[in-house]
Parts: sequence; structure tokens; C-alpha cells
Amino acid sequence: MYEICTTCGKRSAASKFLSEVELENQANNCVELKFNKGDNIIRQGTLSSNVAFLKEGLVKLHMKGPLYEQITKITKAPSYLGLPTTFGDKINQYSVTAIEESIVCFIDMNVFKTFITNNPNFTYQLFIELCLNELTSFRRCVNRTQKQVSGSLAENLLYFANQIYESDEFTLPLSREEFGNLVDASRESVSRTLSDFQEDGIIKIDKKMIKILKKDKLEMISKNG
Amino acid sequence: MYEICTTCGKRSAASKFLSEVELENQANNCVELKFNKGDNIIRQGTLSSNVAFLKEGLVKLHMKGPLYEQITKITKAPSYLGLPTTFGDKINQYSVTAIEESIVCFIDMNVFKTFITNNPNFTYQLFIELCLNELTSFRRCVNRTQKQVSGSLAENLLYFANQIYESDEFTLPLSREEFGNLVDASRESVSRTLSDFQEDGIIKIDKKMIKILKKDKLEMISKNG
DNA sequence: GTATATTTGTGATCTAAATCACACCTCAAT
DNA sequence: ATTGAGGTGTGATTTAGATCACAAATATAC
Repeated sequence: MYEICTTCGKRSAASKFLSEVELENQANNCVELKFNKGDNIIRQGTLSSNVAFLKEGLVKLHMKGPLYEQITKITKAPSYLGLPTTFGDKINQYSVTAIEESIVCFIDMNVFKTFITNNPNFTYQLFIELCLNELTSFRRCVNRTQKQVSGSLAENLLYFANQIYESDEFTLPLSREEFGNLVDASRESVSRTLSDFQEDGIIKIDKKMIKILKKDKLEMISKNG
Repeated sequence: MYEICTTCGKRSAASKFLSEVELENQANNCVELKFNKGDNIIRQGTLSSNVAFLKEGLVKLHMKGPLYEQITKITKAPSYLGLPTTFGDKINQYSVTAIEESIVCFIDMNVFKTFITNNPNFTYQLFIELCLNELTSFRRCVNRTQKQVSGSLAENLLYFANQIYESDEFTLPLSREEFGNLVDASRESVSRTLSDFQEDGIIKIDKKMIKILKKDKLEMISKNG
């Protein structure tokens, strides 16, 4: 009883280039599923057989490291999920988990491949998006390794405010531990640093609610590491 | 007086899908340049106007971080250089520098774009390569942040031996400082750790010459962080 | 509601690696 | 050969952040 792709208002940028016929083809080879917070959408180590498109919601991409499960990225809808892991390897190289209630469309991979090999504009758009993603990963990786905890934490708070929620007040969708896995710090360091920020009047914390009070200061901390 | 693309034996995997006509078109819109060790091929912050293809040699990709210039990757020929930074942004988001004498073909971006929009097989191949690259970056980033210096160093020594030189004896193309920027450690830590490895009989060092003596041990150190 | 489990805050240690400091190489240029 | 400039090795010191430890707060189940 789900929306068909032709009339779906939450399509990907690339799919704007698909024809009516292609969209119908997609609609007939696609399943829409709802995931609750915490549900696994793609699991590292399993076969990747479908292209996943996040229609609504918020997810984390994460990968087993030698010590802990590292969160490589937070992605909000609309967005394809894990194209690299779907096309780069038969086996999923990372996991995707919902951190808020999410709706995902699973598109048959063969149908998706015919779009790629037949519709140059579609493919070009995907190509550009992949390039952008890789640039962002590079930047994130450099920052993550060079900044110290407060800088990385500030950067990620700003990311949630600016990119994800587009508001300076939001509910952090991660536990302190998970937030640590995103910024590469221990649970305790995250907790301490957030407390420090609050003491300095930079943010206001109430459990998972976070309100940014001095954005300029946070930006400075983020920038200077 | 350089080789024309149609007969070039060092073409990219993707270009195998180009027709004779397309290859001729490429040959007519392409410049081949030689770079010495240390020469800058792509500079972060400048406009990206050509697609760079590394025909011969070895390069490092590096990016300004808040503290130092981080080496994100070592790439050997044959390989496109910085497709993400060429297509993802008008301005180059990272630099590429030769670390051994290299030959690079600069292909006109508009010509390259016509391949992408007209030749689906070519584009699909590029797409797959981008996906693979992103998976590798993810893995590298996770390892880099979670492993400690000895683990990261071991990993990168193995990378040079297995992927770059395909030999257990090779000349490290980086200074200790640069090697540090690749593994996220200080010059001193790199030096110390290499000495430790030598003392344990795992490797033999003579200046920049490195010979791996106990590969299994190095693999263990790499794996266990 | 009470009980149990999970998440969180905060102080007290501990530690890997950065930084500092300095001597010694190596190599290029004069 | 002599000068100078990077590059390198190694000890001593410092430090950011991990880890340990435990209490308090929340969430979840019964």
C-alpha cells in the first residue's frame, strides 16, 4: 500500500532524471520498509543484493574497527544508503542502522543497473554525488584524526544543528557512547567535554536535548581543534 | 612526441570501454607531462580544469588539516588522480604530489564528460572504481584512528610491500616526517617504532631501504593494533 | 508501583604518544 | 674538502585522553 515511485515526492536527485517508464519499472521492483530506532538496515558482512534508498528518517553508517564499532557518518533522508558498499563489493563492508524511525526503499539491483547503463544523466548525477561524498569523508577523516576531543565534538554538534536538524536546538539521536564512536572519544570524555561546554555557557544540555547558545564560540573551538 | 591514446599500453581500466573514435578524441585533447619527485601535480585550493591520469609513477594525495598536512593516500599508476576533487567541487579539495618520477596525462574535462554522458560502460566502470575507493578510505580511516602507532605503521609497511612494490624489500619513498603524516604519528614516534621493529628482527632498515623479515609478525601487529 | 538494566556524570589514576632537546648523520652546493 | 640545511635517532618530560571506579539518574520490564 506504499506510494509508487512516479508520484513520490521524496525521490533522489538522480531519479529526477529517470523517465516515467523507468520509474514505473522501479516501482514494480521495489519494497518499502519501516525501521525503528536501533533497527539494522544494512549489516556488515552480509550479501548486498539491493540498493537501499532512505526515503525518510535518520541513520548511522558504522564499521567494525580493531577496537570498537566506529560511526563513519550520519545520513538523513533523502539519500541512497551505501552505494559504495553495494557496488564496491558483493559483501557489505559496513552497516547502516536507523537512529530515528526511518523508511527505506529497497530497489532491485538489476533494475538499478539498467538505469546506470542506459541513462547517462542519472549516472552522471550519481557519479557527482559519490565524488562529493568522498570529499566529505576525506575532510571528516582529517579533522577526526587531527582535532582534539573538544574540537571534534564542537564540529559534530554544529553538523547536527546545521546539516541534520537545521536548528540550534535538537535532540541528540545518539547515546554518549555512540557520540564517542562518532568523534573518536570515550564515553567519559564526551560527557566531560559537554559539561565543560555547558559550564562555559556555550550550550545548554537537558539529557539528550541540546541547545546551542554561543554558536560563534563553538565554531571557533571546532576550527581551532 | 608522446604516445597517442589509441596505442597506449598504460590505459585505465575504464578506457578499455572507449571506442577508437573516442580515444582519438581524447588523444587530441590531452597533454602528457613528466613530474619529478616532490613536484606538485594538483594543488589544493586551485581550480580543477582537467582530469589527471597517472600513467606512470607514484604519488601522494594530501590535504591541509587544522594541524598538519595529512597524507590521505598513496596511489600508483595506472590510476585517475582525484576524480572526486575534479568533479565534486570546482576547487580542488586536496593536493597530489609525485613521490617518485611520474608521468601524468591531463585530459580535457569536457571531452571526459562526453564520455561519461555517452558511454555507459565507461561510466559504470568509473562508478565501480569510485565505490571501491570510498570503501578503502573508510577502512583506512577507521584503522588510522583506532590502531596505535605500531599497528598503523605495520599496516602501511605491508601496504607498500603488497600493494605498491609487490616485494618485501623496497625503498620507502617518504621521509620519516611524511610517513608520520600518513600513519598519524610524529616523526619521532615513527623513528622509534621502526627501530623497535628492527630490534625485534621484524624488519631490516638501511636508511630508506626496508626489508621485511617476519611478515607474519608484522601482520599480527597490524591486525591487533 | 517495584525491580533490573542501561546510561550517565565525575573524580582519581594511568599511559601512549606528543613535545622538547640535542647530537649526529646525509647530501647538495659552493 | 667546507659549509649549511634538512633529515634522523634517542633520551627526558609533558599531556590529552583512556581507563578505572563508583554513584546517580533513566529507561525497561515485570
